[in-house]
Amino acid sequence: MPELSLSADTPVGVIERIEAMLPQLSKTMAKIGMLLLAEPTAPLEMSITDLAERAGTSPATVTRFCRLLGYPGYVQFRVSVAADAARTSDEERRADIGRTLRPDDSAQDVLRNLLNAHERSLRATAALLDLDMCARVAARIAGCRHLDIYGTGGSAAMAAELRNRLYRIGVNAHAWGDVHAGLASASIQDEDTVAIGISNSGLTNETIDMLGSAKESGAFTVAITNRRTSPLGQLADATLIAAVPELYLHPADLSAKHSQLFVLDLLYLLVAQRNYDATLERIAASAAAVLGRRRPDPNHGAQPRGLQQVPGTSTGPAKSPNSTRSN
Amino acid sequence: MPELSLSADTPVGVIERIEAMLPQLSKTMAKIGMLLLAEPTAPLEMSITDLAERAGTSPATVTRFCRLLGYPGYVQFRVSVAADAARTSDEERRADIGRTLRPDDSAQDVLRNLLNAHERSLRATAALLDLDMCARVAARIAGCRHLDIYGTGGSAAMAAELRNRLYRIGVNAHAWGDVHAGLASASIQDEDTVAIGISNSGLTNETIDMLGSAKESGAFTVAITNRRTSPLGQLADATLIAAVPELYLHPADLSAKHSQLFVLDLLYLLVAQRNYDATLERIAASAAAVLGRRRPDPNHGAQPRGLQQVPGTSTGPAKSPNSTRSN
DNA sequence: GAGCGCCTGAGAATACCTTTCAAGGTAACG
DNA sequence: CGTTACCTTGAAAGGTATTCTCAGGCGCTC
Repeated sequence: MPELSLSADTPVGVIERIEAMLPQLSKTMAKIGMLLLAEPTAPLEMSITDLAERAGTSPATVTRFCRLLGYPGYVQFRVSVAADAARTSDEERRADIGRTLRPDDSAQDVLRNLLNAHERSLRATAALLDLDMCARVAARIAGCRHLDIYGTGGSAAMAAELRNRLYRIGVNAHAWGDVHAGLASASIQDEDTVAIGISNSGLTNETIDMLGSAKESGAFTVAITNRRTSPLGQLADATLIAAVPELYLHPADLSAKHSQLFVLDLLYLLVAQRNYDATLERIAASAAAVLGRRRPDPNHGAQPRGLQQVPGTSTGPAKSPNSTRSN
Repeated sequence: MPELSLSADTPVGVIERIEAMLPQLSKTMAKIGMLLLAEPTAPLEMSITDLAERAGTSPATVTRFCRLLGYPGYVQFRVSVAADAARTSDEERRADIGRTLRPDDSAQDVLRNLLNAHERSLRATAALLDLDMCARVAARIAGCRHLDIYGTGGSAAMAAELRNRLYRIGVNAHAWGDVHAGLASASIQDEDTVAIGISNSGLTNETIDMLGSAKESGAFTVAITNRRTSPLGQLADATLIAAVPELYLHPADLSAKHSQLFVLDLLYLLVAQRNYDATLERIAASAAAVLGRRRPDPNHGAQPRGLQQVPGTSTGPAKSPNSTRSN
């Protein structure tokens, strides 16, 4: 069984970890988490006792909380918080996270919140990913004779996307969005198969069934889901978490797609890396094949992708080559 | 806010302070200072007792040392050291952005670069988006009688995704990934139709044809592409740019998907916003419909098993201050 | 050489953090 | 519907870390 809480040294901050874990936390733990999200620097000024009191809980629980996040104890947690605070000191961090769409938001508001939410969910996903596990999964994919990918509904597109990518670099992959076809495939797999089930909630019956069937056939099973504790996650031999800090965007799970895609990206790269040269060749070949279906590029060596002409984005920044203001 | 004897909280780092004070220090104090100059991160891993021993002195003196530097005590000193370390190591880290995948990259490297690349491309997309145009497109979508969405290859999934979302909130949308079916649909549209063509390169013949046909039929045409100057972008009445600023990751245009998705997100939200209450109802309804296909959630308010046990730190209950392996 | 003052370390005192343990609650099971 | 098993939590014990106190040491001055 893989390690269950966070690995200690991911390239992202404490806040992201908390966000990533929040959905999985118990009520009391969540209280601590919320407090820290509201006041990320609290641990720097307060002792564990103060913090516990502030969160309406006990020091013992705070210690456990730190452990969950992957730190040996409160002291190390505090150090990490300090490091984080230094990095992001005066950022817009506390802008208005966790807001839902409101009818009177301006387009700019919507855009800003959306960007914020996505960035955070990507970071959370990165924070929560078990890299060792990813590497192991990639190794198995690279070495397997066949790869089955299951996903229905919205996740069907994800499954297909992963299939497309991996197939292009030489993995014998199939994606199944239909239960019947998927079950048929799952039932004829063996130990040389890797099976991946994609479901955001991890509760989708169809996907669970397909992955379960593949497991019965002896395949090495991988779940890509939002929650390790979901049925799908429990079922699989390896679970990769695409974290969606649920509270962000009310209307729909927009971030879920991004997080899932992110995990797929990583998986793809890790597999590609294992056979680097061959991969480059294959990609070049398949790109060439698609070229025939394309118009010739009108401005070939010219300036890159129309970056220069900035549209009438109200505040015409002109001037600045990258108007990526950090607001 | 503890204002203390010496330089209270100057913007300079701990190291600088020590260097500045070194000449004025007594022999024992200097020993501590030297040690810290040699190993600036020592306080993060060691207790005050360890540090004192290491410097050949006593804890009491280390406390005095911290006071001399302007901190209330060792704990605050440690926090400051952590912040310092984060700042400096962060600068080193920024070095290799925009890198391509290399065969000898560790999984962590890959993850970090991937995260970096995606964040940048999302920001770039957000910065380059013409918000007025988005709002106008959203208005037309909200008011149209029919919406056709075209995309082939990898963009077919995007088209379907957008269709799914908008359909759920009451837009009469169709997605076409097949040229023939798509052309058939495009040819029977009229002025009350909005047509969206999705193609990253903007060079895909099929998509250009479909969108062109829709335009001939009188539809309001929208292009979602990487480049305004591409044939698809030139053709459309409105062009929304999903920016992929650089070729971060050689093997494939991973970022493109994220950027496109981001534009779709925004479009969706803007449309949803135009009919806020009805949208919420519809979403609730369609979510409920899917619920029937799901397992009941295994752990509703409770805490998943196994989370409590601490990971690889293994049996070592506390004690070991650095299970935080640095690599 | 005696007195004075500053610096230092040992140990006491305190604050802090972690662990243990038992109670309370919830889900699974008969 | 009761029972069991398990999970989570807080209280309190236990141990560690940090700070405080105080006496001794060293150098300086007179």
